[in-house]
Amino acid sequence: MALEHALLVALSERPAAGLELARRFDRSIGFFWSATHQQIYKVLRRMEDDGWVTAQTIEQSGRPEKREYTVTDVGHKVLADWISTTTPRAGFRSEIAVKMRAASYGDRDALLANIAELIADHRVRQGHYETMSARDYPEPQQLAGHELDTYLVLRGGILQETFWIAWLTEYLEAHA
Amino acid sequence: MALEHALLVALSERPAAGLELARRFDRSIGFFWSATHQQIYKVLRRMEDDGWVTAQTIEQSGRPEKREYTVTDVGHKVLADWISTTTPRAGFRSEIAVKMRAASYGDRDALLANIAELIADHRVRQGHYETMSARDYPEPQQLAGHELDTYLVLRGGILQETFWIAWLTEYLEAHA
DNA sequence: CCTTACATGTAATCCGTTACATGATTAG
DNA sequence: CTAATCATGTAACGGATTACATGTAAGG
Repeated sequence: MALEHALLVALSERPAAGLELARRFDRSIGFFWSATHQQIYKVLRRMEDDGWVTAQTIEQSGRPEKREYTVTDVGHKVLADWISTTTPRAGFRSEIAVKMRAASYGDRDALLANIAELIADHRVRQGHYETMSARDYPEPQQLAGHELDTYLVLRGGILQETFWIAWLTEYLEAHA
Repeated sequence: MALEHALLVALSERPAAGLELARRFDRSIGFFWSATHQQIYKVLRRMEDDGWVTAQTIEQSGRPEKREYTVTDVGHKVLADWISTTTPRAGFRSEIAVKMRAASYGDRDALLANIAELIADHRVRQGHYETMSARDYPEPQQLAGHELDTYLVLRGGILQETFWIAWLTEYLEAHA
């Protein structure tokens, strides 16, 4: 029950149509709350029915029409209320953790190869985040308000990748 | 599509009935793959239908009967095959990250209070893991095989909590 | 007497993924 | 000529949560 709210955040930052939101999700918020376009369309319709957003149909030359969504006063209130409700600690789910524990019941070398790949993946992703951070927030100390928030969320991505690299590396080295 | 496999791991370690599995999940594997008893019962039935496990009804004096499940040869093969398939990088989903980004559209102080609570939560949980680690694995260097695996998964829990504490604290301090 | 623990389940609902569909335009 | 891009969607399915149901026995 939070894709709605993630969409309200994205649309508060800037009104957009479904596909554009899907693309934006792939680049920023989606790092922490992924969603496919199908799901986004479905949820946007429901949000419109509930009066959280309004849609404006925009004609485009040589392209299909798009429906651009804007957050209503109701939507802004829903978002503000949601921010004030307490979020409980998130449950952590990891398939690779289950496999780590299961390694003695299967091919450990295959698992170690899988883990080595994952480490490489996480390094790439961490590099990606760091590039974004250096490019978009060269002077973090100067930031405030919404910009400071987006920066700190990106920092979370970097720290999260650091965690993965550390843990997976520890597993690899213990079995080296 | 992995609760089945988590159950195969748990049942490979030791045969058990549904409720006992639910309890075990709350204490060990469940830290990384949570499940309610309802769901566990449903999945166990399906696994039995598929021949991955067999059930033995056990009468108990003064208590309801229980169905104890054991992994079959087929089940062991399914588990081994699954371990050899590659697991992709897990998508990270965080409601609090969405709220961090949304803070300027609502009551930031309420969010900061929420985050302070979360930090306390994560500290408690980290302490819990560390106690388990010190108690069950006093000499990690000596470990091998399945025990080493369970230790390293627990280490993952500790590192994960470290990540949360670091990130949330960074957010708090940036807004202090 | 009331509550908790034991033990297994059904039903409703929700959230999300995957596959498929349409139809026009632009790039190679 | 083919593939990709823009833009919006439907349909089917599966995983998971929440609420509810049953019945016995021990503990306070």
